[in-house]
Amino acid sequence: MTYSSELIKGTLKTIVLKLLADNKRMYGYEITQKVKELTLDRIQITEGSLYPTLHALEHEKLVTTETEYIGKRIRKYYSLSSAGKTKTREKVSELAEFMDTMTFLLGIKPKTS
Amino acid sequence: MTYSSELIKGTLKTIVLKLLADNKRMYGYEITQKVKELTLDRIQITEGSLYPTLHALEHEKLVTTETEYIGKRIRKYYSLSSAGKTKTREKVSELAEFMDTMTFLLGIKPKTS
DNA sequence: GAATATACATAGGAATGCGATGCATTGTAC
DNA sequence: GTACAATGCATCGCATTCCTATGTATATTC
Repeated sequence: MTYSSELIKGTLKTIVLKLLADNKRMYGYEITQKVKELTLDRIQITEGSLYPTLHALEHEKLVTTETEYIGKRIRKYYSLSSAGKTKTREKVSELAEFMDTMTFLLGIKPKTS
Repeated sequence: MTYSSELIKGTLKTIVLKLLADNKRMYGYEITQKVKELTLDRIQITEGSLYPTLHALEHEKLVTTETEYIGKRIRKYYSLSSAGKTKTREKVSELAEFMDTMTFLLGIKPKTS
């Protein structure tokens, strides 16, 4: 089972930032696998959405990159910048609050209890 | 404070369906106000996004409509169809599971505790 | 009688993730 | 030893989805 992709919208950047916060540095393919693993295949981040996101984060100077060669194969590592760490905290707490509101709205766990 | 609109993406239809499930029948403007009220202004559903959504639900036969006149002003009520009720349960539980997964992923409340 | 709230609706655009595709290297199975 | 799967980078065009802006009209309040 995989979540319908519309739900991922708006959360992808936050997911990537959070993973980088927890793992110091990661490369693209590693991120896709880590998300699959952590969510037991429920969330699949495709490369077509991940790489544009990583490039956007780089452009916003929220991550820095270093390129390494593993044998002849290139590997591009992404790490949070100082601004990226701050942004991560903001995004994570915003998402947490949003989910709290949604939980209440959907009556999954009423606030008034 | 209002949530950045990207977060709403993918959840709007579910919110509308759930409100209709809880209130039997509602009209557009009423829905926007109810969401504002329930979320303490944190989620603002604009008419530009709501009406296309309602029309889409109607087209999918998940809701039925009845038009009434309040004085000379028209009012269009929306109610869940039988298929709509089923769909609502599906969408709500899918969103609940998704949020559970996200909560774990963001380390807000680890599953393993 | 002016402003605000109620109530419907659409058109155009921005954002964002997805599917498809492409290239190259490395490991594995037969 | 060679075919296939996995690893690893990346881009393009599409589809979806929501928002802003706009438009129309009535009801209410001051």
